[in-house]
Amino acid sequence: MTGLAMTPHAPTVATKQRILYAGAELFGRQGYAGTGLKQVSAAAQAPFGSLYHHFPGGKEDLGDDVIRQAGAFFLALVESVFVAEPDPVAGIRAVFDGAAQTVRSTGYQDACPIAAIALEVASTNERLRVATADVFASWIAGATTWFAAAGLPHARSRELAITTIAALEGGFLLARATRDTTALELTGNLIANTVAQELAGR
Amino acid sequence: MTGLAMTPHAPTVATKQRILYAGAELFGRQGYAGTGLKQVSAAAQAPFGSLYHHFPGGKEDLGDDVIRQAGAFFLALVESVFVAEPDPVAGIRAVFDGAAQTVRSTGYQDACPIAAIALEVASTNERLRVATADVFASWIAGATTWFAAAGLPHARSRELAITTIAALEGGFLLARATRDTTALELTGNLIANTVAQELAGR
DNA sequence: CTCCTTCTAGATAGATCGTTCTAGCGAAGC
DNA sequence: GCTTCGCTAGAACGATCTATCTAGAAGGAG
Repeated sequence: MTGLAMTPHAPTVATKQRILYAGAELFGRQGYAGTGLKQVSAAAQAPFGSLYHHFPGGKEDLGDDVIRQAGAFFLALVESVFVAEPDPVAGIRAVFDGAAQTVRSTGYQDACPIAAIALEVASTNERLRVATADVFASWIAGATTWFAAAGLPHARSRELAITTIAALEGGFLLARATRDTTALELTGNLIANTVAQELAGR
Repeated sequence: MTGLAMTPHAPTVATKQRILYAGAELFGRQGYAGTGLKQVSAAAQAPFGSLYHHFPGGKEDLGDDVIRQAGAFFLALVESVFVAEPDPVAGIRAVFDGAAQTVRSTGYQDACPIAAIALEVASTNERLRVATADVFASWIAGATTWFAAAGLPHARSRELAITTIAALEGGFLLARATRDTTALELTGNLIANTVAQELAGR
């Protein structure tokens, strides 16, 4: 409270971050219920006690933070791809192709970081369900902004944004289950072509 | 072996079916790891011992059967909607609208019966992953047949089929997480419009 | 130096998990 | 009538789960 130096000793903040990172990876790959806290602390190379120090509410606190942090990270990642590409249609293709590339290069383990959690908690844990809903809302808001900036009407931009996120999630799901990124590439094509058509004035 | 009467006494086959049904409902809503076998037997009103009698391999046997039975049931359900509607575009709309209706009427609990399982087991249980992949392949094959029967080239029919299943899955996922079937309706519109365009000769 | 807060470290507890085991019931077959 | 087989019934076991609890190490403040 006296000024700076809010960190008593160094490895603190790094430990919490390692736990969050390990939790995101494991929850995303194995689901929420399918991942134990012991496994998280081991993967994070953090002592078990540290987990409950940084997340006093236990697994649910960790889950909430993992969902929101992974959601923000993924949004930033897609945003960086999208803003680097001036043409929105090319941007969409780059996002879907990049997603397919990531899925393949991780051995079909990493796709959407919160999809598995979202389906598990939707009917069992209202707090975590709201967290996933908030993340999806932020992604939809981001995509709506991009489409609107490209010249589409706001209402239609929002519809396309929802459709795009749904197509991406569906592509992710089929890709992981079938070990084939064709679905991701096809949905990417469909969204890109649709946006191109609408930008060309129907 | 002597002829008919293969059933020692009556409730046998009904018990196994009740376990399968309860398992499908609970796995679909809470995921595979998030559902205990005690909970399944209780929901099925079946004694715990019966579960291991009918599924000697335990949870994995039950999971495999649940995935395949639920997959076949869902395929038959969609097929019945689709064949009742002569126009393929109207058929697609009917399927997506019916799906949205079901999701809403079950309080956003029941959507795709195997989506939650598929994401959980994709990287953790190869046998169950293959089961989900087989189910998705059967759905894609069914949809390919319908599009081809409507007059589209086979290769393009298959692409559209994969895209349709992905759109349906993505719509299901967003609907459950956000408690809003808008995504399902929008993806349904997109697929229906796309098929209509291609049938009209591009 | 001593106190104090932050974080590390892991043992421990109580509940629940999947699985196995034994016992008993009821109908069909010889 | 007695055996045999299919199925019901639930107790019991070891492992693992989440969560708690106590002890100690490391730096800043007085």
